[in-house]
Amino acid sequence: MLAPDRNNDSREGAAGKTAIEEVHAEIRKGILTGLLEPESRLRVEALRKEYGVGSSTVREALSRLLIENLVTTEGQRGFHVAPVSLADFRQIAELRMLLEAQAVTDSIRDGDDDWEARVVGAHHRLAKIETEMPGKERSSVDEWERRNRDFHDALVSACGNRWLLNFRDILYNHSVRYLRISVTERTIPRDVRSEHQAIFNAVIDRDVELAEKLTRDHIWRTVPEIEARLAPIAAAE
Amino acid sequence: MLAPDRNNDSREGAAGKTAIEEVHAEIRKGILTGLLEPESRLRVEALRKEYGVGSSTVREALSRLLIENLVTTEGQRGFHVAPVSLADFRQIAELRMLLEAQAVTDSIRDGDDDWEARVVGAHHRLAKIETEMPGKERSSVDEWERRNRDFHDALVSACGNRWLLNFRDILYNHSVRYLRISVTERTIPRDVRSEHQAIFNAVIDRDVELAEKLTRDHIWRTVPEIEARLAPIAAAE
DNA sequence: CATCAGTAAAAAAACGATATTTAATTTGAC
DNA sequence: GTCAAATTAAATATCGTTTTTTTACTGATG
Repeated sequence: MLAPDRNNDSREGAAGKTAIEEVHAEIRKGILTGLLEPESRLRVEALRKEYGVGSSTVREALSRLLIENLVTTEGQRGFHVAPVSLADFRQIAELRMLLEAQAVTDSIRDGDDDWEARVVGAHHRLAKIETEMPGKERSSVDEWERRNRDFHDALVSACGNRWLLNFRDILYNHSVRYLRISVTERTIPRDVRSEHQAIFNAVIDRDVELAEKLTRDHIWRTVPEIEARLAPIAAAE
Repeated sequence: MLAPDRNNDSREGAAGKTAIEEVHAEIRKGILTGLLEPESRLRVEALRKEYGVGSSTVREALSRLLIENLVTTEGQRGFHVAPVSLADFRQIAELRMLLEAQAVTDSIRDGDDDWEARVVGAHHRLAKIETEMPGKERSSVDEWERRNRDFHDALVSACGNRWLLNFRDILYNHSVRYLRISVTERTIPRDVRSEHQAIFNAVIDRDVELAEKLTRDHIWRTVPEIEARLAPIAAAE
C-alpha cells in the first residue's frame, strides 16, 4: 500500500499531529537517511500521491524543510534535496566546533546538579553500548546513534542560549546526514569511546579549557573521515 | 486601495518574482519594522484579502518566515509574529558576538585586495553620512541603516563559511528589529562613528585580536540600549 | 549540422471551496 | 451565582482544480 492511512490515529502518541507535520517528518527522515538523494527533485505531484494528501500540504511541508536547509527552492522550478559537498561539510564542521565549544563552556559555567546528573546518565548509557558493542547489527548502530546524540545534547543542555542550541542542532543533523550518506557500512566510528570518556572527564572536572579543546578535536576528526569517503563518490560521476 | 495589483509588472526590476515571494517580502518588512506587533496573530484570511492572493499562497509565505524565526506556529492555532524579550535579545547579542568575531577573523585571514577595497569603500560611505549627518529626517536614518549594514557586511565578506554568514545574517536582522521596535525616535545611536572608525583601522591593519575585541564591544553596547527602552515597554502591560 | 522558433507535455504556483479544529458564547443544571 | 456541557462562530488546515511557467521535443531554416 502506497498511501498509509494517516487518519488511522489508533496509535498512542501521535495525538493531534497535523498532516503537514507528518509529511514533513517523513520527507525529513528520507533526506537525513540518504534515501532521498542530494539534489534530487522533490515533485509535489508525486509526493502528493505517495502520502495521499493535497498539493499545498506537500508544498507547506517542503517549505518547512527550508528552515533546516534540508531542501532548496528557487524561483519557479520547484524543490530539491539539499546538495552535499566537501566544502560544505568542512564549513559545517568548523561552525560546529565554534558553537559546540561555546555551548559546552556555557554549560560548565552554569550547569547545576541536575545537569551533571543528566551528563553522567547519558554518558553511562553511551559508554555501555560502546564497550559491549556487538557492532554489526543495524539496530545497535541506530541505538548507538541515539545515545551518542543524547550524550552530546546533555553536555550542552545547561546552555541557556536558545539560538545557539537551535543552530547547533541544525548543524548536528546535517553532520549526521553526511555520515549516513558517505559511510556505507555503518559502524561505530574510530576510537570514539575514549574521546567521549575524555570529554566526560573534563566536563565533570569543570575544566573549561580542556573540554573546549577536546570538543573541537572530536568534531574535527569527522572531516578526514568524510573526505576519504565522499571524495571518491563525487569523483565517480 | 487595499489590494495593490501585483500583476502590474510594469515596474522594471521585479521580474519573475513569485506571488509567495512578494507576500513573504511584504509581511517580512512589516515584522522587521515593528508595524506588525510581536506575538500578534497573522490571520490567513485577512492577509489573503489584503494582498489579493489565495490562502495557501499566504500560508506558504508565512511558512518561509519560519526560516528566519520571524514568525512562530504551533499545532492547529495559526501563525504569530515572533515574540520579543530582553532575555532573547541578550542571547542574540551574545551569539552575534561569537559569530561576527569569527567571521571578521576569517575575513582578515583570507581577505584579498578586492575585499579590502570593499571595506574601504563601504566605510567611506558610512563615515560620510555619520559626520555630516543632518540627523533628524526619516530618509537619512534609513540611508544610515543601509550603509551601516553594508559596512558590516563588507567586513565579513571574505569569510567563506556560508553557514556562518547565513546565521549571522538572521541574527543581524533580529537585532535591527529590536532596535526599531524599542527605539522610538530613530537617530544614529550613541558615538557609533568612532567605533566604526576603530574597527575599520584594526581590520585594515590586519590586527585580528583588536578587531575581534572591538567587534564584540560594538555589539555588546547595544544591550544596555535595548534594556533601557524595552524594559519599560514590557513593564507597562 | 547546428541553431532557432514553435509546439506539446510536464510541473510548479496559485486559487478558492470544503472539512476540521479551536475558541467563544449560550444554555442548563446544581 | 458558578460551573459544565452544548451550541455557535471563527479560524485553521486540507484538498483538488485551474492557471501559469518551465522543460522537452520537433521540425524548419541558414
